[in-house]
Amino acid sequence: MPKARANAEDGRRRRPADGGYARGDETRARIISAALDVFGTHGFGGASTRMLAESAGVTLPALHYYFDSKEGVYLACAEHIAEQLDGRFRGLTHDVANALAGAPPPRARLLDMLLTLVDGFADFFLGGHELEKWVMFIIREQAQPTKAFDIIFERVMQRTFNTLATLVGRLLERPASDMEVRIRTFTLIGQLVFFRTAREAAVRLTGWRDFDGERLKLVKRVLRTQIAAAFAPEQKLSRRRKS
Amino acid sequence: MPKARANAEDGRRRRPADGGYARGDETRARIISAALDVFGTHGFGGASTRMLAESAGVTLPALHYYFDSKEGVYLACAEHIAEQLDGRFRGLTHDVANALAGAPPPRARLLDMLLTLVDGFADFFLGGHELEKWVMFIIREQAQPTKAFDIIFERVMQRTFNTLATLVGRLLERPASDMEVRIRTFTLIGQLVFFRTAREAAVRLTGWRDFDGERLKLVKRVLRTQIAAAFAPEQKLSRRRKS
DNA sequence: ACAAATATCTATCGTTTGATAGATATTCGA
DNA sequence: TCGAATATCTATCAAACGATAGATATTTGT
Repeated sequence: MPKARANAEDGRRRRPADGGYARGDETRARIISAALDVFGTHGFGGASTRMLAESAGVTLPALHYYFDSKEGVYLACAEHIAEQLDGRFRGLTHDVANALAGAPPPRARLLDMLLTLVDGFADFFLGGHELEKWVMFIIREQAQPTKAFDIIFERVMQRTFNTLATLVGRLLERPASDMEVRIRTFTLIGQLVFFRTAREAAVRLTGWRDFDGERLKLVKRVLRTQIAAAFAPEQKLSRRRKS
Repeated sequence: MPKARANAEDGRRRRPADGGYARGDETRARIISAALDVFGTHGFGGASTRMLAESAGVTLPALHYYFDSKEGVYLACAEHIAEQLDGRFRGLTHDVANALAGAPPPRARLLDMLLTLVDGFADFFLGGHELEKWVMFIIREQAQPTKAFDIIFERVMQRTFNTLATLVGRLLERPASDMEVRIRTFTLIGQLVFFRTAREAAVRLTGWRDFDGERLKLVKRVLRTQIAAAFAPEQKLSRRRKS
């Protein structure tokens, strides 16, 4: 009479933590993928376990077999998002982080790096379709943060923001901890992310349902123009000319 | 044997559409106020009718007496938000709309109007506390818009955005329908609203739990600087200097 | 003051929810 | 190829859900 390794302390049978079959991994991944979509669209409370199961093409108990509870599925989604974003953002910021660690780059090079970075973020945020539901997943967490937010914040947001803030800080000749630097960094991201957080408003106000090549180019050009202007060294505030 | 006017066609007793007692109005208002908070925090699916009732200090059937259903409460919240935002935004944009309808103002005056407008929006978005839950209510609608979004969009967003876009258009010497104008207007709003849509992220990245006097001033100064720079007439793109 | 109109209450309905038990099917190393 | 390990299924539970019926309390014009 074999003692199932999969038995938890309380005796409930769950997927073993160490490995398992390849088929199980596939099912697990399918559940997360479907759950990201359902949670993103309906929120935690609005999504039922039966919705999640049907959307993933599995039966109800499969969710508990792999994730123990509805909340477990939710947190696994957060882990997935954190993992994916971490990978992509590291790819984008890698060169910048290296350049900032070495000898101080000239100002023009700093601005160039910032513009390139924003360009990359624009491609990622506006170009891809998979991201849509991730953004809503994260945005919903802002009203009442759970463990899911901690996961994503600590693994992705903090480091990515600090890299950006350091770059902005160099352009303003201030430390990344400076409050003006951090506020400016924040508004910079806001310009971009708003197209996703206020998706439906954006769709109705522009008439664009998605960002194809030319449209994405226009958005990027606008961002480039505005950021270049905001960080132009000659820039002086309140220089006004009557009439 | 009096025939209750409050009887609906199906015989269910509901609050009469035409008037009622003052006490009822008060209760109705209290329910909406509480519901805005609960829906904003937990979303439509995450909020239960019992949560709504307890939070408003009424019993469960009161919700159906006043609003017929959970969805009815939700839509009444949307009406309330639309009404409030409409009032405030009209106040802010009134002078601008008038000035744009008359003789073309000089460029410096246009920029001044834009900066004043953004200043007003900043006060409203970051200053007041009541707005927090409204923003989340609206943001949640972006994932899967319901009638609630139609109400708020048609009554507030469309007109407010068009006023802003017209102003931005004048500064760029283009019509409000121009796509670059609309994109720039959108990023402009995004800078500001992001502090609310990504509230928890903002809190953790700045350490600020709210925006008191000095903090609000800093945000406003940053916005003013960036917007003034973005619309400076001498602004030229991609003027780069090697090293 | 009293009756019609309005408002609020207690108690309960049928359904959906998250979760579990226990049987059955599949996988894969020995 | 056999059998332990892993995966999936059907059937069901108790609790919470949105909603309603019907009794009771409050308000207001006369």
